Amino acid sequence: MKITIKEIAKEAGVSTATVSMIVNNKDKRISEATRKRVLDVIKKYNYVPNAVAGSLVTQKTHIIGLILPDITNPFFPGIARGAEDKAHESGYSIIFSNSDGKHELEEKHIETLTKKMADGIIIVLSSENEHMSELLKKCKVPVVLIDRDLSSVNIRGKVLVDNFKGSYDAVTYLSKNGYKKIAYLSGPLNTKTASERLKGYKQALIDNKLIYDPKTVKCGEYKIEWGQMGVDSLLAEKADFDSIFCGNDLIAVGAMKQLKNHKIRVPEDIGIMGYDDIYMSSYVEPSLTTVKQPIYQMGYKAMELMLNILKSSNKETSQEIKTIILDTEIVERNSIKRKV
Amino acid sequence: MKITIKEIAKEAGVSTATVSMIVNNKDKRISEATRKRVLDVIKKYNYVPNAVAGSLVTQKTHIIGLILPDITNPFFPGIARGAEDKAHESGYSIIFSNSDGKHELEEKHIETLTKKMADGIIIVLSSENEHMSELLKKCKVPVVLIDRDLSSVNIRGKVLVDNFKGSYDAVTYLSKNGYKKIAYLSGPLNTKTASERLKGYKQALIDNKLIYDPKTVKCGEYKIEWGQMGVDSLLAEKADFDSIFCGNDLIAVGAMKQLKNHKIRVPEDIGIMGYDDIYMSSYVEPSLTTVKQPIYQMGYKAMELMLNILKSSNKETSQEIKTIILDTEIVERNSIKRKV
DNA sequence: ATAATTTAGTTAAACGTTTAAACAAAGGAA
DNA sequence: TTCCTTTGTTTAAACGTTTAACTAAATTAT
Repeated sequence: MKITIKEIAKEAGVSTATVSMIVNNKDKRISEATRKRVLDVIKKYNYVPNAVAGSLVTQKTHIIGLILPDITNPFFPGIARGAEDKAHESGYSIIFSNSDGKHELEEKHIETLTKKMADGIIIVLSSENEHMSELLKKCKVPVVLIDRDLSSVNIRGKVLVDNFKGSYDAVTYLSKNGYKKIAYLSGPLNTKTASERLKGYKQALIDNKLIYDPKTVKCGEYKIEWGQMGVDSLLAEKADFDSIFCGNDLIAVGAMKQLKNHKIRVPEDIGIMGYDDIYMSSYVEPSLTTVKQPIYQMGYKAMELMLNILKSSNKETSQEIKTIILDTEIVERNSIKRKV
Repeated sequence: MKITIKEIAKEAGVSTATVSMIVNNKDKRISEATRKRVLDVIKKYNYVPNAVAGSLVTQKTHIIGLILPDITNPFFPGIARGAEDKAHESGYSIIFSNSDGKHELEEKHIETLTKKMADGIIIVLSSENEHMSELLKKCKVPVVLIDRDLSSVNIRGKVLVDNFKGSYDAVTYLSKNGYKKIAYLSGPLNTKTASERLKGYKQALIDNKLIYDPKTVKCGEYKIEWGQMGVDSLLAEKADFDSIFCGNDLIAVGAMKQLKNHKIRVPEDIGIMGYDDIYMSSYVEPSLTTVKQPIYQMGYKAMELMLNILKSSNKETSQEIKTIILDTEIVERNSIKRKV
């Protein structure tokens, strides 16, 4: 039989209130003697308080929902780890789920989290649209967004990366290294990340006095397969380019693989630049020059933000949206070679 | 203000019991008329039942704890995904946490899960030892183990892979391809996976009439860095080998990288074989020939097992340990080349 | 000596469900 | 008509905590 606070109280000859206060360190007014006595009984019976009963009265579960598109995509484990580390530091747990970028799944997960009374939800949105903003309106708890932007009620915090700048820097870097004809394999343009990166790409072309050739920019998905297809379509259309800037590292890996299939050498014939700096980017051949995103930090900061919001929302203060913008950084490896 | 079952009941002019039965589809005896009336009110107020209140009475949370060493290690996301997919199918949620292979963390997470009344715990143990078995004794809910074996009370299920056979097959495959001097870079031998793989390696050497040279087998960690160090130490000791079988893909990737640093070609000079078939193994150069573990399946099956145990434990039946052994499979890529 | 304050607790309601047991009304059998 | 079933619904206890409000005893102040 499971042992409850009542048994402990009876055995120690005190009320349940006393036990509760001792367990929760709200025992300013409890004498050392009874404190010790109760603690001994607790140890003796190996009593572990039932958090769900507690949650029912405090209306707090110390659970944060984390919704990601797909933990299997190398970009996300770092975020999950960052979030979990911070959560754990503060005595919170994470319920995590994969949305596959589908609205129905996002909706289902949000509903589940609401039922289970999660204290807050951190979500990496799949894309921005009406549906989503509609959906988030329904959900009663604070929401923090990571990576993909969106404005809606209930969103209390955001952790973003300056995608325009990251992309702008990358293209400038390519230009500085002597590349003149920079193709661009974009991610899906219905995501803000991709559209911002495209803007950065275009602006950098202008500022570096390079020409913008629409034939060399293609939009697809954030996947290896798209990198391969993108190269094929660039080649098929006989587009003129000396380098490819890729919407993310996965695309870059796919592009390099396909270039190799076509016996085109990287970086000798074509330079390749990625975005993200996922784990494998150091280990592909050639190793990938890329725009590093602070992936771990994104998760960590998002959780930190969430916990701060939760703390201050007791005082029912500011309803403003707290936004954290993190910086990118170019990491130089071997898929780019300075041209004379 | 949050809307509860009481408000719904009052508004619909019925008792809470009636609402509860309708919400949970236990409404065999409810007339269509009231059923519809209640459902309408529920929709009108957008009522979502509070699962933690429910959990308190049913003693079921529909939450399963998932403890992994590190979600950031490319081996684990697949497991997490498999487990989450199955859980979601059946209306369960996952609380996940990283142990970093440390007992104290495993212990803390188990305690948290106990407090939060998780219905069961799925865990990928870091290593086998007394501590662990001691720890699992304490925990009140069913435990399912993935990948790393251990015997203890409370363990109600296991999903394992035949490491001996996988390793045996790999070495045999190398032998069939003409390799005679197969070095082995092992993972940590305090894990059952590594010790089983070592046994398989040795047995395969015997059965293929190859010599076992202790100088060519080294034990380290399941990490890229160890692959690099391992190669260095092999080289430093002037060990005689024509191929390296690696304890996992990470080690193999590190080994290839270091071989390249030493201007030794793979597969021309040295053949490399890995274990796991993680995501990146197809994309390193050369792509890695490896022993594929059914990673996704391991997570999926473990959750399936867990849910079955939970179902049948109502009937308080069999206390036997259900064990599922999954099979490995060699996937041929380019880090091995048939020698004439 | 009496009143005021502090200390060390206790009491009991509340959190939002589920569910076994009870019950009233209606229909059918005798 | 009386009794038995069936149908549809209600009653009320239970789940295991937390916490505001209260109290009794001890101490301090006047």
